[in-house]
Amino acid sequence: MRKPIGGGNEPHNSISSAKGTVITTMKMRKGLWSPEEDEKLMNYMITNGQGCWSDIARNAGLQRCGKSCRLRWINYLRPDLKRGAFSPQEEEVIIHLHSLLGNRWSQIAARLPGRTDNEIKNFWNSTVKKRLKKNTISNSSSPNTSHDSSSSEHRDIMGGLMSMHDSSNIMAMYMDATRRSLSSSSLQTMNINQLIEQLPLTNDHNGPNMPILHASSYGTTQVGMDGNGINYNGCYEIFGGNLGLEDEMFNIPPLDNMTDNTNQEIKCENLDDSNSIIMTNNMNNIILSQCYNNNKHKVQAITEGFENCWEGGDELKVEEWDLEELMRESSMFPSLD
DNA sequence: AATGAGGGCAACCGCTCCATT
DNA sequence: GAATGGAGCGGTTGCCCTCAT
Repeated sequence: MRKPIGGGNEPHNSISSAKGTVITTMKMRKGLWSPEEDEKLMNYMITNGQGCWSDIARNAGLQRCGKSCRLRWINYLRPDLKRGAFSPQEEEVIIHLHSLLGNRWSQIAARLPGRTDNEIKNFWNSTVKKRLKKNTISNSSSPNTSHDSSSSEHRDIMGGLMSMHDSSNIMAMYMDATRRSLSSSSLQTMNINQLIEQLPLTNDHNGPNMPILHASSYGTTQVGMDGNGINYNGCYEIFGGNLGLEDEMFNIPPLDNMTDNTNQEIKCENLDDSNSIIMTNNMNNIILSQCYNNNKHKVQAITEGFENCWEGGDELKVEEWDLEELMRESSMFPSLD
């Protein structure tokens, strides 16, 4: 464990508010979080749930800024975080999503259960880029003619990783989806929102490996395009597993080499309220209760020794995608044919 | 056993976006 | 419409650990 930076007796800061009143505040601590700080924040979140982060920092008795608290919660204290190394499948997902989304780490993280954007970013910058470097060196005899450095980067990485793992699973699915989507004439009207919705989406704030149950997607489980396009039709096939919504029984996709909360079975029950769902994860005893209310849903996670309640529910926002860029991005994948 | 280099990771910084006043 | 504050995101930094020498 790293030593937390800073001592307990911090000097005070005085700041002037907009109205001219002087507010005396404790100087904000920086650096590593101590176990005591973690406990304070955790206890506060358990008791009060998520709210205004600056209020949380203040009310929890932490000499931290709201941003710091938010970061600590999201990247470390959140109960649904998955720890441990990335599985090969996760690597492949990251690489492919990065090829589609670029450095939009939060959007990539939204599709990897229990992973944070920071984690993925670090993973990319350390592990994947390292491989790229290796490949670039080994391929130096055959200069890349591409003028798009990111494209060559992706090709290199993909080549390096695909040789390491069996690439026939998700990559095939993704590439196939991409290719087929692109071949469809309806692509002309397709934006990135639609394309990305074809990819398995998870929610950072759900439990470990929880399938996404956005209000919008739960009611209509059809994903993708009609006719020539992709249509998962209520069954997401992720990592070789499946996610059947129709019978409300979710088989969480197995991930090789994953940590212990894989291969779980989650049971969903409809409550009297048609918009409410209880999800039971039989591995971690996590129950998720989602109550949708005007596009706002409340997620309650109860696990061993932990109970948390917070509000979320904003749809994942994905910006519009430049079609040409998308075409360019997708064309750099090796054909499976 | 000592030490230096490199890697991994946690956290901060600066910026943008959005909602509210 | 401008100002303000909060939230979120991506880039970057710096500390600690591991491993090779």
